[in-house]
Amino acid sequence: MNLSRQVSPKYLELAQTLREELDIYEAGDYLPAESALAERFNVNRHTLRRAVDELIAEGRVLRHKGRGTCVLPRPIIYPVHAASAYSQTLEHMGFHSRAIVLGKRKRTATADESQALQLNNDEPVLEVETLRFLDDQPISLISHCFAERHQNVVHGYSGGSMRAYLAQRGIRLKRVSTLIGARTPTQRDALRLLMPRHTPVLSIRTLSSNGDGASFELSNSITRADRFKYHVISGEQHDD
Amino acid sequence: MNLSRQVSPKYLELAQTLREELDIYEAGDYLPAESALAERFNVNRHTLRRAVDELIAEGRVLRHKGRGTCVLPRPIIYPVHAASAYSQTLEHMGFHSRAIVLGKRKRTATADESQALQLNNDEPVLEVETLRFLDDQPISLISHCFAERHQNVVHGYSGGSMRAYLAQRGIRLKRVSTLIGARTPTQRDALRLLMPRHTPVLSIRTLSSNGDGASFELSNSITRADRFKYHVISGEQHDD
DNA sequence: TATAATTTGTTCGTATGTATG
DNA sequence: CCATACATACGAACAAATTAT
Repeated sequence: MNLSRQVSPKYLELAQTLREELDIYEAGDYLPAESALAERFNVNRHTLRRAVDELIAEGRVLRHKGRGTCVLPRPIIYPVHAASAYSQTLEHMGFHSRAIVLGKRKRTATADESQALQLNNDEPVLEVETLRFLDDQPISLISHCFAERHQNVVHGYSGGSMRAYLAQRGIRLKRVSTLIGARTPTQRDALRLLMPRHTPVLSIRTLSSNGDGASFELSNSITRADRFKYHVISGEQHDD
Repeated sequence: MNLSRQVSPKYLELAQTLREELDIYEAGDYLPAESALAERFNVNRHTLRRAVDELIAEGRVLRHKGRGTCVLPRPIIYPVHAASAYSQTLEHMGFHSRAIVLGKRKRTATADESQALQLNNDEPVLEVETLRFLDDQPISLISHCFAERHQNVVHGYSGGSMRAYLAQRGIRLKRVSTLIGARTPTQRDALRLLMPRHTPVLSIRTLSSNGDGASFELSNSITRADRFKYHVISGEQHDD
């Protein structure tokens, strides 16, 4: 039968309808329950969910088991100037930035870490994981790694700018190399950053030395790519 | 019941099993039909599909209606050194690099382009679009933009390194700023790069000047993030 | 604090549509 | 035209997390 001769599948039509209705909601609002929406649009709950899957892939809404599906704020791009301190630049632009420590732990180093940080044989690393917020929205997840022998320097850190904290202790970090890539977040990352799994993150690995040239910190961070762009002012030659 | 007490849902366990089995196949091979796999693993076809959805999201396989699900080539990460010329670095690493011109056209400039390239009033831009291959795999899509008044300089370009071509004509490009982000490709991008739509691309916007300080070229490129990482050696201070 | 109700998450079953070869 | 294989859609049930009672 199928007299209506729909050109596109029902779930896509429904997704478009929902997309337009998102204007009605404020960021943080919750959509009506799936069962309610499915009933309203006379479709099966699977079909409704398939439509909402589209909005999730677009980064417009987020589902929470047992709670509901909430509407995300419209993305804003924050350009980050690589040349100056992260927090500092953003504060200057009028954004409220803060960082909290998710955890600290000592663990055995990977081969990569051991090489980059010039570790002694089997020397463990101290890993400090922080979550950075911008305007109270989680924006990046950072893992700072140090050789165990420097643990006393990092011991008292409890949030804010890591660079500023170290500077107060006489350690002036200087970037040695930066590796920039992109990927989709793991489930764990996505949960921490309150973001959909389908939206890419920028992954940045930075090796920094203490002024004297010895490697000091290896940081691996991921940052929501729908909110951030990384800006490198001037710099070396390269093609395209 | 559920005596096995699975910690993670069945579709995720199944996805992991399939992920490990991908080694058996060659790139381009087709998986057994969904119905066959579902039967083999004793799950419903929906559950099998949900598992394959994971592999699709990871860019490992691609579904074709009526044909089957094919295995994509394994990604290789090529680090790109920002400090030296793109093609040159890669050749040196033993990769075969080439670029072809997809098209050239004159068009009106956007406000962003007009400002960045310091264009005269209503001056059009000349846009050269190239596709870059690495080991004969399409890897990045680049749009080079120049002010119309420089069209004679670019006129004869027909592939290869743009930077080298301009250098032969006495123009030594120097990077002014680089803006790095990530996103998912558009349908058109994905087609050109022969990649799945779910895998992120690095998007890089570079403004370069002719040695004398005047802006000369604005390039916007996208590059498969599952194949590439962008490497910046040394550079300025910054946090995180 | 404990329990029930609500809401999303997973899995099964079944049927039919649509593109490919 | 036919068989195969993926795409869409409906229905039912239960699990798991959260919130309300």
